[in-house]
Amino acid sequence: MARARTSPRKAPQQSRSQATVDALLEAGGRVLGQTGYARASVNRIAQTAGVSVGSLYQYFPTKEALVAAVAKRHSDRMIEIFQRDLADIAALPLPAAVRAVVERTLEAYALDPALRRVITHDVPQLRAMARPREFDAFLQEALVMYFAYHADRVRTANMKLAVRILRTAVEAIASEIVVGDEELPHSEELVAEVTWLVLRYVER
Amino acid sequence: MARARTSPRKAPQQSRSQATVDALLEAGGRVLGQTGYARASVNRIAQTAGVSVGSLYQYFPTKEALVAAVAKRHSDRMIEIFQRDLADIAALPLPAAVRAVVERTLEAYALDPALRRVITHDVPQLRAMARPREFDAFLQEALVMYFAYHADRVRTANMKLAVRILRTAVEAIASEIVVGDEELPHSEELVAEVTWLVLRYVER
Amino acid sequence: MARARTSPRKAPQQSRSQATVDALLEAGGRVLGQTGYARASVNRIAQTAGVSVGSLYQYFPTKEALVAAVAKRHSDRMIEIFQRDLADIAALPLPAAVRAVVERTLEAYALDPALRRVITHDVPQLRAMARPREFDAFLQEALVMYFAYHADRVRTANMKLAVRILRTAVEAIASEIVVGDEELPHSEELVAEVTWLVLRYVER
Amino acid sequence: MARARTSPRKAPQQSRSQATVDALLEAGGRVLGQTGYARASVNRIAQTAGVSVGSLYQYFPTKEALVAAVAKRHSDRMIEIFQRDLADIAALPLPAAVRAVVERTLEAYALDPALRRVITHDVPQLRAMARPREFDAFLQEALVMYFAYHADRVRTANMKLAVRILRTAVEAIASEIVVGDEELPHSEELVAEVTWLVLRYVER
DNA sequence: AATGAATGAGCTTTCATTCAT
DNA sequence: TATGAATGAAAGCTCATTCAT
Repeated sequence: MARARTSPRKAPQQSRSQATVDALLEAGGRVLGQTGYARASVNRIAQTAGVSVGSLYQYFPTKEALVAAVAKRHSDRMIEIFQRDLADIAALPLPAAVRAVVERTLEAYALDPALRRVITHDVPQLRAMARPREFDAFLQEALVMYFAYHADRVRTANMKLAVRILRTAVEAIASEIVVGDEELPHSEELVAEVTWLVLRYVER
Repeated sequence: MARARTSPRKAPQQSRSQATVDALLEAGGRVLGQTGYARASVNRIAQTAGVSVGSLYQYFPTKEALVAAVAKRHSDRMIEIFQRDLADIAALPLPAAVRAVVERTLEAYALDPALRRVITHDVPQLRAMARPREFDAFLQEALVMYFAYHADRVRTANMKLAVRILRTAVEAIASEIVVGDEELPHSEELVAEVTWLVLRYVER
Repeated sequence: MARARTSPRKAPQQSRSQATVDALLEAGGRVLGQTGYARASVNRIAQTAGVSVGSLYQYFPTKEALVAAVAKRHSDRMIEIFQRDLADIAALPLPAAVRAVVERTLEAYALDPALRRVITHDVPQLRAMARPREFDAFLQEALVMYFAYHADRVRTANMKLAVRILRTAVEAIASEIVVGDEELPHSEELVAEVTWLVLRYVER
Repeated sequence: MARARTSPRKAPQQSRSQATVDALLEAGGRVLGQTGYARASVNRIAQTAGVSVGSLYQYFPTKEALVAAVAKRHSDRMIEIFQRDLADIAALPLPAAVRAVVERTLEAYALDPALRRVITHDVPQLRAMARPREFDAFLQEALVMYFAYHADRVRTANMKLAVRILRTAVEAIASEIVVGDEELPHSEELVAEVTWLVLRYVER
């Protein structure tokens, strides 16, 4: 009865519903990314989705719930990009592995960086919702494990803080630079520099 | 008529006016930091300043102008903290200098991080206003010059990108960690790690 | 097109339809009584009835029509309770007869008083629909006739006004007190007092 | 801080404000009485008052608070009518006193009976608000005291229930009949009948 | 016949801004 | 100059009703 107001209202049962939900998530992501949270009114989102407000509220009990769903979807996609062929990386030597991780990270953050920024910064109290931070948490875990495995070549003192610093740094670089620059993110130059930053930081 | 709508409406010339403006900026900073942009209504700010809305609009043509002034004031204070005794640093050897810069940067970002976050992330459209970025620009300049001076020990290829990466990284670390943690920002540990990050990155 | 919008849309002819209509009336009564008119949405009623909104509109052209049907059903049941063995009463001496009528009246009003209250007070415009007043009209008639029959012991001047006053009084007592109190309505005390009120009022 | 949301927001300080508040209460009473609670939208009330919605919310934090204020105002006026020269009545003999009380009661209920009905019946959960019942409570007290004083001629067993029954009866008669009929309420006929009802009921 | 997805007018409430005093 | 009452567009959200399936 006292359902959490940030979880979706009901699961769509017909294919028409699914299309509506998809359109809403798509439109939600676009409008949020383009206008920011404050100006992303539910009416505007519904209109962009080619759907009425009523339909929006049929599936999401509040604006916040819709935003949460948009955030989750985006986070899932980032994780998906990051994880593609991830197993192969573990076998690589450290420098190559770090480079590969940096590439994937940049690529993941390059997926709709405007939306990413809005989700992480612009949304007021995405309450009780670890959702959008999911990718961050995932990355933190993965990195700590990986570095622990390479403990022979990597400084292990204060690993948690070190990874937090690294992750914060790379995330900021990825999103800031990705937002400001068109070509840079995919440039060999940027990858090389960030790889260098990470490698030199973690090496004993 | 074509007055820029984000510049103060008029320069206060009497001391009473100055006091009013100060109270408004002070209140603006406090309310913004505590409640975020969306809930920081212009009435609330005026009330906190002990002044009527009418008076507020005597000095600031729009809410945005007031927020811009608050942002500028905060940026100025960060620069002031950062610059204190800055000349002395130039003479230090690289590691000590980097460490000193890191310390100051963390200190500067620790000045009202809540307000900082609101200004940089929460305020719509202010982003394009350059104002709050003033400190960042200042830092970029200073670092490029400093590293250029130490060209013998520092990788100079692609210096602009390198400094941008570094600055982005340190700024993110400073603000993210400063916001999330009470003790960490002032800890020897954090300073040491960030200094290490920077030094290893820039060294040839 | 010029169909009366408060009459049922069609008479259900199959038993399945009848079951659906019954479920809707039942659910309508329950939801109305529990939540009041404003919060008794048509979707909620349909859901409670285990039926789709579409089906509801198959049998009732508007929400108002459904509510009217619910009201009629409730009124019918009140009349049914009141009339049970009514013929036997006519033969009783005045005091016993009045007492019996009072008992039945209280009993009739005790049938779902929450719903009764909503129907008589909470429903906008339904007031003019006469339907829920049916029981009142019935009672008025019955009392006038009964008292006329006992004209020897009863004041007959202005009988219509007197009965109207009496009926209003007893109805109000029944519904107000029934709603507010759990035990009182069925208490000997209340019956005795109301009987006394009526008897003393009508006696010459 | 956690001000009750049903109390007025602020006291008007200028005469202009007072006029606005008065207009709102006046319009609120009129619109409520004419259309019932559900259709009495704040916009409609504001419009009827010749004022903007914003102004309404300057003085009343919610629709409920406005309605509460309207209810209180109406209750106060009823009490005022009822109490006028009330002291003189205490000295009268029982029949004259009862008659006077009946007259005043009918008169009080005749003051805007439509509004009275909406307030007592139509407003959903006038929460935590004994306000509109104030007149009822006042009347109950007054009657118990008066009858206790005349204990020699009045049945005193179960006085509280008796007065509750009486009050309910007279209130219902007053409001029901007042609503339905134009002349009746002020007629000698009605006063005589109701006085008779009360007197015969309470006399030993 | 029955379903339930879709609609959109209408609701209460907020807040940047203006202007008579 | 300073005040604060007044404005009204726009926000999030609900719900009676329709109609394609």
